[in-house]
Amino acid sequence: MHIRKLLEQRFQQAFQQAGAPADANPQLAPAGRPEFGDYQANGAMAVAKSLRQPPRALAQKVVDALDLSDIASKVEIAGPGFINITLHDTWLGKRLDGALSEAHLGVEPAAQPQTMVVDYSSPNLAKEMHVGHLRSTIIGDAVVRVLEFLGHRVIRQNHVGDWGTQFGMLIAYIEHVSSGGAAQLSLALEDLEGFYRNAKQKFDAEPAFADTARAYVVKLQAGDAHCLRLWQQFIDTSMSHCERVYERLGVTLRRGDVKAESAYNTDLPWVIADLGKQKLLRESEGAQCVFLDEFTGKDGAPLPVIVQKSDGGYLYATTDLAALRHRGSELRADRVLYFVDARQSLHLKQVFAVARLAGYVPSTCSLEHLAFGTMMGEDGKPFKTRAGGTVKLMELLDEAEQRAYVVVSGKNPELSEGELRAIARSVGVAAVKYADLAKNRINDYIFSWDQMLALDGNTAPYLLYACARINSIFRKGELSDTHFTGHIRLEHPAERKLGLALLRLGEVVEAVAADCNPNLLCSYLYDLAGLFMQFYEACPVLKAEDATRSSRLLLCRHTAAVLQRGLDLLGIETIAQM
RNA sequence: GCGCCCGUAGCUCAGUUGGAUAGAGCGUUGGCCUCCGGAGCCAAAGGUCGGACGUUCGAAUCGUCUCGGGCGCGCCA
Repeated sequence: MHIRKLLEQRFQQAFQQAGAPADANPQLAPAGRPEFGDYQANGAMAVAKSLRQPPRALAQKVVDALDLSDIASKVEIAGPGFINITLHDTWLGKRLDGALSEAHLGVEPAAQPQTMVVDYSSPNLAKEMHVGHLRSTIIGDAVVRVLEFLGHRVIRQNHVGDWGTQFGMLIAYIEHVSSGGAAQLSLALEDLEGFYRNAKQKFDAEPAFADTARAYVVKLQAGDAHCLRLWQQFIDTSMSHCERVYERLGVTLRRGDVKAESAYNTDLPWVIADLGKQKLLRESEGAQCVFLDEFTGKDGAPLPVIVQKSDGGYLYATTDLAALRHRGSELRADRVLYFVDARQSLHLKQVFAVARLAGYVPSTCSLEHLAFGTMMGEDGKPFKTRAGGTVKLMELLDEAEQRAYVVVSGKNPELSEGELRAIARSVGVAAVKYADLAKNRINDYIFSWDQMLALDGNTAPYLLYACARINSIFRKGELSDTHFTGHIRLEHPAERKLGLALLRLGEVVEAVAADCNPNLLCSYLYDLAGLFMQFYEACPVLKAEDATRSSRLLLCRHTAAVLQRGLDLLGIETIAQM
């Protein structure tokens, strides 16, 4: 159990003995200032109010009832009724010894593991992956890793777009190119983006081709074998491209996590029929709609959720409903998380509302849209290439590696070319991912090479450097595992601060799991790296003697482990040197 | 017109869900090398938290209004 939870339990008991209701929240938090100790309980003021008692008097009763003698060296009341707790140095040392001996670094699995369905990445397979897919992919993957680390059952759902109207056009174009032979086709498919562009061009220029394309959409949806075969060929090529991107990004999505739009194809008529049976449908201008009172449009009239077009075709709302039913009723999710652009928030609200109304998800199932803002260039406008096109992820990563190479080789020219290349590969990807993860999801995000590759501040290079620096201590000391013995003793203030921070990993990871905000973990790791630098500055490690030396070595080792684990949870790999 | 999101140091961003004197990095200024990686550490300066009113012991955080910016709003996804 992490420290805050432990204190919470002790305080809850004490609050009850002091006359507070059973559900009173002691409001435990890390201390806001060093002079307030290590943790503070802020709940006395609120509870005193509901009990109509003077807050300081209640705080005193709580402290009287509280028994922290085994873990705290000081408990005092301050200000209007804050209760400040200072923990025993020796107790902290023992906690650290214990945490260090575990693979999970003292983080306990969730008491009640849940089933989490996580919808992220979900690119459209008609084109190459581009920057628009980056945030969902990176943030979603980090949250997935955190949830799994806490022992939850995570079901990834890569809801790729493989079934829109563009696919008729692409199939027709495949057929056109194949007339030049199989080799011609595989060559053409190597450049997916170019393939799409050429198909579109032909579509716009040649009415006959456009007619064929439109006819193929219908044939495809009717299950025509020829069209399906061509379609499958295209999908396979495009999926392989996505997998190369995932591989390079270090994203955990695999082929088995794909649950494409087309997978719900046969459910769509059922959804319409079922909504009809439940009297939720109303026809409007020829389309089948669900009207919800809580959503109104331009003239104040209820806004429809169109689930079937007047021509009988289905829309993405229909597919999303089918997906929600699958996730809620078949996968039995406790939480369904959508890492989707903020611009889709109305759409998702509507779909969630319809799904609940129709009973497609249990009422206990939490549906969450984890929205994120748009990626902007440094000019504050949507991030584009110089020519104004969308930035492909592969090209973005190429540039990241090149720029990382320049930075790393400039700072550490004695490394070999091979080492530099390998380091640049890691640093480049890490910089791109970390810059995204470190920011609050909901704001638009300004993409800046200089900032993400900076060696100072809350960046991947700074954290990777901190890891490398710790490693170099071990290298320099020529230490093997047998050297890491003894116990951690927190004597110097810098050691104490570092040790206390190391014990907070569990609190932070739980907060990330609750809010799906990986930036909390980034801030924590950055703070931790800063505390380590301060410790390292103030406390000689290799030059220290006996028990102090082994204690400090253990602190270094634990810091390295927490940094490495934390970065791993963010989907970022660490490197031995840089 | 209606709805959602955002306004925090010159710039880029935090702020643990209502807690004590609002924090980092960059940039600016000034310190620290008998140093285990100085890619570091310490310190200074920089703020009416867009504005107003309200809720209460207490507001960057909650409510109402207002100004500014972004996005969305019937058969694309």
